[in-house]
Amino acid sequence: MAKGEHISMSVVRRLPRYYRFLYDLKENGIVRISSKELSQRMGLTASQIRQDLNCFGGFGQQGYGYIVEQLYNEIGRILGVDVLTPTILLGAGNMGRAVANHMVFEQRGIKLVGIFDNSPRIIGQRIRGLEILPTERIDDVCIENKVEAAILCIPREASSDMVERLIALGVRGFWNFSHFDISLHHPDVLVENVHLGDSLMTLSYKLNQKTE
Amino acid sequence: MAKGEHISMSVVRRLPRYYRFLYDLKENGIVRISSKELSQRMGLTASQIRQDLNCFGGFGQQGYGYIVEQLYNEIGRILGVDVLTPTILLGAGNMGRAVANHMVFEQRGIKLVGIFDNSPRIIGQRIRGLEILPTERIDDVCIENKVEAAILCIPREASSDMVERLIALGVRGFWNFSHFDISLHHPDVLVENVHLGDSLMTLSYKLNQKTE
DNA sequence: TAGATTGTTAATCGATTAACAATC
DNA sequence: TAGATTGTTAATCGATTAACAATC
Repeated sequence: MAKGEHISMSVVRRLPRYYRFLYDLKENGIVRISSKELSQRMGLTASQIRQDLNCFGGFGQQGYGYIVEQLYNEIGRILGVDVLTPTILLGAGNMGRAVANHMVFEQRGIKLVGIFDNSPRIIGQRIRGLEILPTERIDDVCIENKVEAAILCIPREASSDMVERLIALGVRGFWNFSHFDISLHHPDVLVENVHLGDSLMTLSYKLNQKTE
Repeated sequence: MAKGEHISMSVVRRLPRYYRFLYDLKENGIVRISSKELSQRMGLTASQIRQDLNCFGGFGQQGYGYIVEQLYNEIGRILGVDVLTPTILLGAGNMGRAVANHMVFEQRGIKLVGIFDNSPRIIGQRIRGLEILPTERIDDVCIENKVEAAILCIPREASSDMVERLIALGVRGFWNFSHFDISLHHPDVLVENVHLGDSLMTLSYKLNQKTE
């Protein structure tokens, strides 16, 4: 079913948005949609949508369009939301707690199995049923749960050593909120960066452009 | 000094990262850097760095390189970090609180002047000296402070009406954590989206790829 | 001056859009 | 069948990399 070709990140990054729009269509009882109709709703070209979807194989029917529910399921499968990766969260400060509380992990292919922090003030608290553990316990939890991914909500200074330790424990993917450049030191590791500061500065740039 | 040409978003999105690297170099007492040296540290090509910087004018010196502090300041100026835009935060749930506590706004061209929420349980609490106000107060605060940007940490359902209201009050830029598609309804408004769910699904995709 | 490194033009690569034959 | 819409190829556009003359 898959085409086996290399899929570019430009395409992959559009998939979650398709997934959201298809979910809404599904919820609204819409069964069928054409690339033209979807393109108008999403503000894309129909051509791009067909090109994107064809990276993974022909989900559509000529002369008819795409079946919403089927397409939704296929994209979910491509994104890997039905395979839960055991994951730990490092750092239960403001950002770590927000992420832990806020994110619907199970619908995004992630299973949170541990939360860790250094601060005695925080250790022992619970977030969504998970007790915040001291960092000494990382090794146990990783081995026991076959942890493969980690969410990094710790300061940059602490990140370097932590990344080394986690990779040694078998972690191969990071959701990185810190400013530590993981890929620079480990080109082989899978990294998805969330640099909120960078994003905010980009907004600043835009705000200052339009004025001129 | 500026070249007046249109700068592509691909370039702009790299600027905050340059800015961070230059800050570190500066802190480490490094005065001069060549595009080659910087490219090795950042994992880019020297060609790209020179191409990027030249969008804004010639900051370098042939045969010598770039003066770290000068380049740092120039990029900061381009990003607009020295012009503080009065900004409010909508929604003081987990994500809103994390953002309010965590982000160094003043160094990124943003001045937070108000935090708003609906929940009586939260209203009256303080974050970094700012009292969380009921949403009825938005109009006062926006007018009084000439608010131009808003951080959207509210559920999607509430976003549509809120965006309308804020635009009417003169807000022209959004840092959007909600899943509401602002640009789709207001193509003229400046939007920087932070879709954490999308980002996490992209990590899921990567985790599932490498396995195969 | 000689060496180094930029600014800038040209070449390449990749992503998006347009076009249309295939086919439901 | 006729109309609609996909899958796919070709054309265009934009971004990155390479090359090199300009110059500090």
